[in-house]
Amino acid sequence: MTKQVQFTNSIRAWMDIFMHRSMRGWGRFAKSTGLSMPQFSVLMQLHYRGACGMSRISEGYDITPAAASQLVDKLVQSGLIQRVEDPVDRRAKLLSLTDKGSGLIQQGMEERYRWVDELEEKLSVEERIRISEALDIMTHAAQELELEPVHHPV
Amino acid sequence: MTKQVQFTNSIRAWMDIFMHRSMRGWGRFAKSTGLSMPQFSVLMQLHYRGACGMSRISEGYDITPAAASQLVDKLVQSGLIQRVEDPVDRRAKLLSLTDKGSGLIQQGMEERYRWVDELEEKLSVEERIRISEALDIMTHAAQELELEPVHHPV
DNA sequence: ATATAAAGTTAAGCCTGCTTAACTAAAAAG
DNA sequence: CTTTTTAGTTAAGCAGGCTTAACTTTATAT
Repeated sequence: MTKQVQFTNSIRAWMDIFMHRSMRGWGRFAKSTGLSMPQFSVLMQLHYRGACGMSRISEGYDITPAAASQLVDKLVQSGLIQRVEDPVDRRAKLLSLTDKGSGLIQQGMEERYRWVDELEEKLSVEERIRISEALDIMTHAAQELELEPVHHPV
Repeated sequence: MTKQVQFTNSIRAWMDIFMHRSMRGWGRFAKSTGLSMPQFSVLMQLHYRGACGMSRISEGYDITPAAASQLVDKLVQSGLIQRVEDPVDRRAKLLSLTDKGSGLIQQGMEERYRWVDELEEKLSVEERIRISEALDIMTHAAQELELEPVHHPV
């Protein structure tokens, strides 16, 4: 097995396990909060990409502005999102997480982290160090990739 | 910074980036196939956990048997799932992916892999080897964890 | 053999998300 | 200054997911 193939295999095996775990985890968490997946996803987007206008929500999830408006409206009424007028462009709105919304996402994160904490317990000190270093490299590379122009919009 | 904390930081940073990417990716992919998230999730469960009965679907997503039945029904009609009588217990049904359903999930996987392929290009050969080894350790640990009795059902 | 439990299905009804269409208000273009 | 474009909202209507309730069929218990 070439090194090339080995890398590919290793990362795909890890992705498979990890994606499945985290998807299920988030799904269950969203359900436990009483939010629908679309609602929850909007909170996630605001958490990761920061405050934005309605248009970015509708683009982000490929839904009409009308749908985005209605979706956001419920989250505003639930006190999870703030919707204020953009002082620069008064047509636009600025959407951001409230403390409550932010806390909710954070709580979801903690539950997701719990799994890898258990995982960590299965590892020796040396293994932890090696993994830590490896992941830092990947994270760094991923951040670089994030900044580049997107060739394959996924 | 202690090694303990360093590991935790490294893995959380990686999780953050990776979870967000893959969640968005799967969401968009599901949408592109015309399937709803619940429908898509059922396919995912069958892919990862293998064939099962209706009851496991309803337990897995914490929905009523009625809901599961209706959900599965649409997937059967779309030709993505096979629903046959369980020969051992004729009350039960055996659900499994058809080739079409299996191929659809596979296609989604490929798209998810594409991102890490780009990531790989940013790495040196030595980095790839180190990462490959580290991920193998994690995958192995995760598989062990999977087999143990679940303490924190997530 | 009869009673009970378990696995699924079907139907009615509710809620949500989404779309289209018609609209308001503000910014940009001419 | 008028026209057009952009950002977002509101309302009507459809489709999907979910629940409860009533039901069928098969397995298990007594």
